[in-house]
Amino acid sequence: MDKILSVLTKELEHAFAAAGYEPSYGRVTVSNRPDLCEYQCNGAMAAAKAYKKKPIDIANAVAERLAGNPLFDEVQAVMPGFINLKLSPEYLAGYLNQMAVHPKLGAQEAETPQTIVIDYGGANVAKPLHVGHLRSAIIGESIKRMGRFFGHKVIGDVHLGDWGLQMGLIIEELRDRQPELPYFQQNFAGEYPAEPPFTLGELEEIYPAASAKSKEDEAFKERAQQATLQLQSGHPAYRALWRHIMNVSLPDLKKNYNNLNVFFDLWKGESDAQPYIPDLIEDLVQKGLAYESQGALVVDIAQESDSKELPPCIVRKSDGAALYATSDLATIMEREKLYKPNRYIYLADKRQELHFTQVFRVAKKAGIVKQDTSMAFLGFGTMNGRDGKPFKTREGGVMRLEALIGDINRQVLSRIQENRTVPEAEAMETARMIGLAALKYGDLSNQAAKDYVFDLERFISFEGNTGPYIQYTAVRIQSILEKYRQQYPERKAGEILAAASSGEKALMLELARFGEAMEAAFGETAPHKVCQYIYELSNAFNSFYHDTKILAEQDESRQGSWIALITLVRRALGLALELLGIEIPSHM
RNA sequence: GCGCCAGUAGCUCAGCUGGAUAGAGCAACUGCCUUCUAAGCAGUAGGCCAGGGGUUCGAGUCCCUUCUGGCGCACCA
Repeated sequence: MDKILSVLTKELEHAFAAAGYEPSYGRVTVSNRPDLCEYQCNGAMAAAKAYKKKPIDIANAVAERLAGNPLFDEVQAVMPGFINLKLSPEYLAGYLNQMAVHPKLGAQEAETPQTIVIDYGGANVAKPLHVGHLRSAIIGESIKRMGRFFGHKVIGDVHLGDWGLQMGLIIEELRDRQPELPYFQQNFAGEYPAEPPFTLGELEEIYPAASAKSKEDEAFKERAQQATLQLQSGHPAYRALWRHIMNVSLPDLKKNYNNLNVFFDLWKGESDAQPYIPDLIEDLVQKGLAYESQGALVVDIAQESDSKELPPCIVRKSDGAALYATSDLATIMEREKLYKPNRYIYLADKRQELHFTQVFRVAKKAGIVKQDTSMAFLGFGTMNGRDGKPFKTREGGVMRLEALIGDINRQVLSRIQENRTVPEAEAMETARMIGLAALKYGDLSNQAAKDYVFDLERFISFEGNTGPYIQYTAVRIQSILEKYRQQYPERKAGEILAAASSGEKALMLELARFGEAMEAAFGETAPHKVCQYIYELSNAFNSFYHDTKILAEQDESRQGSWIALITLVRRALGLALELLGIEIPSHM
């Protein structure tokens, strides 16, 4: 089915053509003056210039052509040249009835489905997830879900940081702590132990310690770099240690992402790209793109259109080791081989923009990806505390994700128990869903590229434009539908009838926008547009809810219409929240 | 120094690719619960869209410029 704006635009285009003007001026948009009209077309003013006529004359001529059109209740040409439109209530009701039998409520799947690789998450092995990982995970997850909603084949890859200097740091720190381990014996010939020489807790402590040490101790840092290179070159003892690190760390990472309702199709990491590196380097050298500079191997990425000189991309360090760009390029080679994506989307902190510009340009220049493959970097801003500075624990440390979620859940739980008495287990589950909604919606409702203030108090106060408010709206609808089924088990939801009040019509108009809103959100990879839409839909519903007593309605067909209408609202909220990775509790 | 991003109500944020009177939510103040969940609804008040120039019928939106803040500029990821 067509989106409502497309339908209306088509009508206006015909009217423009019939009045003797270029049809493309007929673009219809949602009104920005709801007091005057529901939809509007500003094409007459644009056309005025081209045809050297007064805009109002054109608007009048077009409006005349629309007189009697069954889609519209009112068509008005207004100074200086607006064409104001009001939809016929019958047409609107009919449109919603079509939506009701459409699996995606009028949102159209892409005509040519694409294969999209989305690289998000970016967890580092051996380091616990912290709030810095939150944005990548939840924004990426949302975009992945939107892509699938529109029929694309979307492959989400966590792309673990499992191969860089951090591994060397851990190895050397471990050597300092436990030099007696077989991994550090020169002539060790036996089998390396199957049991890891550390627990998860120890591992999580080892890395920060090593990282801090490397900043003060030059010699230590050099040893770590050496160990990194040796690991990359296949040193058996270090490979064995590396496997232990992975085995200890991965289950924990998976558990944490599961708790966020973030699911990856691929748990690949930088290490998986390792086999492609020799070919990559050889290819770059052979094509004459890579050359040696100050001991390192680099590729120029400058383009004429650049407003400043961009530094070349380093693909091999002077000590021979691979680094960030190397593994990202090699990863692209692997993805091309395995998935041949039409499109890449990377989610990372916006400070990494230069790095991705470099990688994308090398990938295109070297022909690793086709010229028409879209490679996008979606940089997101920092999550700040209420003081406007990067979010920290009260003690000033990095806040672990588990701690943050635990905190939120506790506070939500106590809030639930203030008001109602519910069984403990159910309250816990509800608190989990609400807490996660507060967290995700608080993040997703902001433009990704901007920094935002994470204010726990505000997010769990459940007022205004928050996840819990949307959930609450959905729960209210569920409650009515449940009672309706109990009270009138023999009745079914009916046809949606023409709106009986302005509040009802406003709600219907919001609903009709569903497809448009979702498409715009995905088109701009902007989850905050989904938030904005469901917030407006929720407002329209709550207003309608307030002055319409559905269960008390005597007119059975009117009541059936309302039931069908709110069922549709519930579905729209459900689908949209699903795209954000937010669940709806059965009760609140 | 060069470059990128941002600056909208006291606070946190929208603003649909240039349209009419710039919108929400917090916080403040008024009303509304014997009736489908008041985590709600209705309302009042709050603005030189950082400053200055332009482009045109029309600018928060486009161009130039100044100021302020954040970030990035080759062997970390």
